[in-house]
Amino acid sequence: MEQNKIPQATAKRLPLYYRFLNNLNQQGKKRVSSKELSDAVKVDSATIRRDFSYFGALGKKGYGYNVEYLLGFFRSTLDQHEVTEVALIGVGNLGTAFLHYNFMKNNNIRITTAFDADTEKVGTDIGGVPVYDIRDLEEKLEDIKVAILTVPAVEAQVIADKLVEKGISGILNFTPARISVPKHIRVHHIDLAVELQALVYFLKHYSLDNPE
Amino acid sequence: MEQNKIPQATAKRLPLYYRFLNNLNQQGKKRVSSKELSDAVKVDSATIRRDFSYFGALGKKGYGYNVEYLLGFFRSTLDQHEVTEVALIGVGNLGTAFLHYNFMKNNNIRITTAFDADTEKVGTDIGGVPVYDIRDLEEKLEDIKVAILTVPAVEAQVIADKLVEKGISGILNFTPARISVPKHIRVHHIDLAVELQALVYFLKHYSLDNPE
DNA sequence: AATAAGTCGTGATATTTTTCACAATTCAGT
DNA sequence: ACTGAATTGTGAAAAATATCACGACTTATT
Repeated sequence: MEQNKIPQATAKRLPLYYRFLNNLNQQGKKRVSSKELSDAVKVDSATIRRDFSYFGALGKKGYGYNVEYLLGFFRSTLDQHEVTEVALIGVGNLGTAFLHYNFMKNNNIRITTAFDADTEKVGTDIGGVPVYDIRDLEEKLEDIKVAILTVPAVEAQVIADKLVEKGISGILNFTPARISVPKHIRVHHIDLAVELQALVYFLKHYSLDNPE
Repeated sequence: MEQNKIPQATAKRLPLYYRFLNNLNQQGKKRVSSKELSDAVKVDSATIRRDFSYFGALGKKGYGYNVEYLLGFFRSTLDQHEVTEVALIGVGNLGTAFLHYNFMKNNNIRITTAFDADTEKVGTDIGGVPVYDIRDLEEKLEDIKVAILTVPAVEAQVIADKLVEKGISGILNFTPARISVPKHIRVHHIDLAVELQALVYFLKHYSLDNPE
C-alpha cells in the first residue's frame, strides 16, 4: 500500500499527466516524448522525466514513452481500476458545478451522494446524484471516504466534525474556513478568494517576468 | 513597484493572513501572536514569522503583533486601497458561484463584467454583474487586467487568445485546458478534477500519517 | 525592582523541489 | 552497417521552502 517516497509535488502532477495521456491514447497516438508532454501540461520536461523515474524506467532512451503502456501503468498507480465514491455537501452553485462534472471520464471517481439544507433541493436529482437532507448525513453517508465541502463558511467546522465522526478519510474544502480535524485525516483547501487575490498580488509585484 | 524577493510561497499565503486579520480586527481584537495565527490558518508559526519578516520587523518581541497595524500594513502591501476589476468569462454553475461571491468584503476585488454565449443569460444581471454576449468581448472588456475563465475546456484557448490580444495581465483558469499565452502573462490553473484525484491518491498512498 | 512567562526575528540547518547536463540508448535514413 | 538526431534516466548542483532553536526583548505579577 505504501508507495515509497513519491514526492508530494510529483503526486499532485500525476492526475494531470494521466488525463493528457488518456487524451493522447484516445487520439490513437502511440508514443510521446517528455518534451511534448511538457508543452501540453506546461511542466518542465526534466521535471516530467524525474517524476516518471520515481516509478522506474518507463520510457526508452531515444524513443520516448509508449502511450498505452504509460497509461496502463498510471491507471494502476492511481488506482483507476476501482471507482472512488465521493459525497458532496452543499448544493449551491459551486456544488452544482461539481454534480454536473463527469469525473468518470478521466478519473475513476463518482459523486454518489449529495446533501443540502434547502428543502427545495432535498429529494431532487442533480446530474444523476440524489440530494439528501443534511440532517440525514450520518445515516446516509455509509462508508464514503471522501467528501467535497461546498457549504457556507460558518457551517464548515460543524459538518467537518460530523464527517470525521462517520469515519471520513479526506475532505476537499472549498470554504474559506480552515477546518480542524484529527491529523490522520487529510484536508485539501481550495480557497477561491485567496487564489484570486494571490493572482492579483503576483501581477502587481512580479509582473515584468513570469517565474514559476 | 518591484517588491524585492518575497518568496512565492509567502505571497500565496498573504491573502490568507489578511483575511484572518480582518476578522480579528472586526472582532475588536488588539493583538495576536504567531501561535494564534498558526492555529487559525494552519500554517506553522515559524513559517508565519518568517513570512512577516520579509516585510521587516512588524511585531514586538514578547508581545506579538498589533492587529490594526499589521492589517494596515498588509492592506497597502496587497494593494487593497484600490479596487481591482475583474472580468468573468463563462456563466455556468461555477461562474455563477463567483458572481455571487462578495470579494469586496475581504478582498478589494470586484467582478464588473461577465460574458457568456448563451442568449438566455446575455442581458441579465447576476449578483449585480451584467452578462454580455461573448461575441462582444473585445468591445466590452475595456482595460480590465484580470479574467476568470470558467468556460468549457474546448473554448479556453480561443478565449485566452482574445484576452491576450486585449491586453490582459492575468488569468485564473478553471478549465482543464492548459492554455498557452505569452510569457509576460500570468496564468494560475485551478483544476478541480486534478485536485480531487490528487486527494484520492494521497489518501491511498500516504494515509497513515498526514504530512504537509 | 526583580522574576517569570511569553513572543519575536533570525542564523543555521534540514527538507523538498527543480533544473542542469550528459552518458547511454534508440531509431531512421542512407 | 554506419551516422546523426532524438530522447531517456539520473548524478549532481541549485533553488526554494520549511523548521529548529535561541538570544533579545516585552509585559505582567509580586
